[in-house]
Amino acid sequence: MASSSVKHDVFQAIADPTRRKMLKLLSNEEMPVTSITGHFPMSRTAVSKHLRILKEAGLVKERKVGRETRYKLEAEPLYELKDWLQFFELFWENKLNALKRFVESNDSEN
Amino acid sequence: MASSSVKHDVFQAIADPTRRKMLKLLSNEEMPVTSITGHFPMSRTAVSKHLRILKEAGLVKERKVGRETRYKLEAEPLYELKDWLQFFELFWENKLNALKRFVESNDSEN
DNA sequence: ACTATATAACACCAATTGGTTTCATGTCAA
DNA sequence: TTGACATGAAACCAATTGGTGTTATATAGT
Repeated sequence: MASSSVKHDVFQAIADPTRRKMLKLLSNEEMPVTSITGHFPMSRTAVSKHLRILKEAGLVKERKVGRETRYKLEAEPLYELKDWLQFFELFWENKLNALKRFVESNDSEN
Repeated sequence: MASSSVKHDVFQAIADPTRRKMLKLLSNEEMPVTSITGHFPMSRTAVSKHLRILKEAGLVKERKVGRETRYKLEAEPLYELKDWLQFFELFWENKLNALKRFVESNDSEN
């Protein structure tokens, strides 16, 4: 259910450096939009839109607390990226380990 | 020297599903542009532009053979992605292994 | 009740993206 | 050397992206 009917996928979501920085920021602690904005040279509205894209990709969870909405990292969708990468490990290391890791896991499209 | 002065970075390059498919295709064998085009529902020129973006990210190598240019996967830049991902492994598995893997490698920005 | 705060939603804009067709160049084969 | 093939380069276009400012709504504090 993690990757169904998402407008933005994980690959797209992490393509932007601002969003990658946000993910690291939100890995430490849950934060409201205004606090997040303090870490970036852009308007709160822009930050909010980045957060929406991350949310669509399932990479952040939001929680309403009073008048603020707090965001937090949800790392699980990154698993898709890890799976994708695993295929290519074969090509930068010839170690038997990589081959073993690959054949004992299931492959995918793309 | 791998990641200096690139117009398109790895994260951007793999954001597009067509380019991800190309990388898998070119992992098996070196292929000229026309052959590659056969695998995609778009013009040869469009394929060529995707290949240029992959080349800028260092993800493919080209080799001129006669009148054709053959492309092949160059997986090494994907290492950056792996490094980036490694940080987040901490958050989807609490195993000591992940922590160990993290602390014994160097972290980076973004 | 009033005022300030937190956020989302909306309308707008310039730049980039992903595609197209056309043109130019280089190479192979006859 | 003439013609076909392989590719890159250029000009163009619609849609998306990443940003802005403004407006609307809900909640908190007094």
